Amino acid sequence: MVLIGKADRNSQIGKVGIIDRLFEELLRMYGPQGWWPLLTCKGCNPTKTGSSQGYHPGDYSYPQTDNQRFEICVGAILTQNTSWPNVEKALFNLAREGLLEPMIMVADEGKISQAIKPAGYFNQKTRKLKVFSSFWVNLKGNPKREDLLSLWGIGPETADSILLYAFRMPEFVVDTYTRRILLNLCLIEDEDSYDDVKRLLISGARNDFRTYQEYHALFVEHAKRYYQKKPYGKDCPLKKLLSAPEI
DNA sequence: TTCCAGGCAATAC
DNA sequence: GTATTGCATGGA
Repeated sequence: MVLIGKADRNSQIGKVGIIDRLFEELLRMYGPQGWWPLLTCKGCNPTKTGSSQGYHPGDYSYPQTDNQRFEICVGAILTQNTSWPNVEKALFNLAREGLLEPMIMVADEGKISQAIKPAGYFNQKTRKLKVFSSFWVNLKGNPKREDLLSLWGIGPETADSILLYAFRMPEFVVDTYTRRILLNLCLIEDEDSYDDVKRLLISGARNDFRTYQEYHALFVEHAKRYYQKKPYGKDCPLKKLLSAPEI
């Protein structure tokens, strides 16, 4: 029996153990999530909430084509401060117009804005997509994180999403939901930086892209259930895990 | 109606 | 340097 109390939360070693336990519990609760969602993905689970054609739980073979890789990058940019269903509408529109390709992104502008309108911030995001696609067409092999970060419109979360899901590199993605959960569980402080939180999460997970993908997706799934409305974390079952002994 | 969404860059202080 | 503001649509 492991009792995780407040004292443990104040030490780094205690936190690592807690993170590890959180992951275990989330996986038990929701099972493998199989991110990232793709428009074209054979055998995807079509019933998954918020997904056009569903996720691919337990299948870590995606992306399988350059087009899918590019689609993930576009999705990562479009989903900045935007709900996924809105992003899906935009992705559908882009695909329908034949715009979900790097070369065409470089050329056309008005059509891109029109297509991505549902995802919001369409003027900014059009520019971001053009900047990124220029980068993409000159890209050889996997991108470097610092190169992505140097692009206008790509911050730490978007860079890590691209590296983790499009290129299957072990970079943990820290998003609003993840922060919200960890903050609520008193495992981080409000002023902790992106990298602080990332380090903590990495310390509690196997250094493997599949693990990072799964855990990030699990945080989002959990947050959608318990951390979307205030008060955040109401009825969150993970709290029991941290304050009480295991049964 | 108000709040929030899988952020980021620009501007204000 | 840190804090605040602009970007924008759509669903709950």
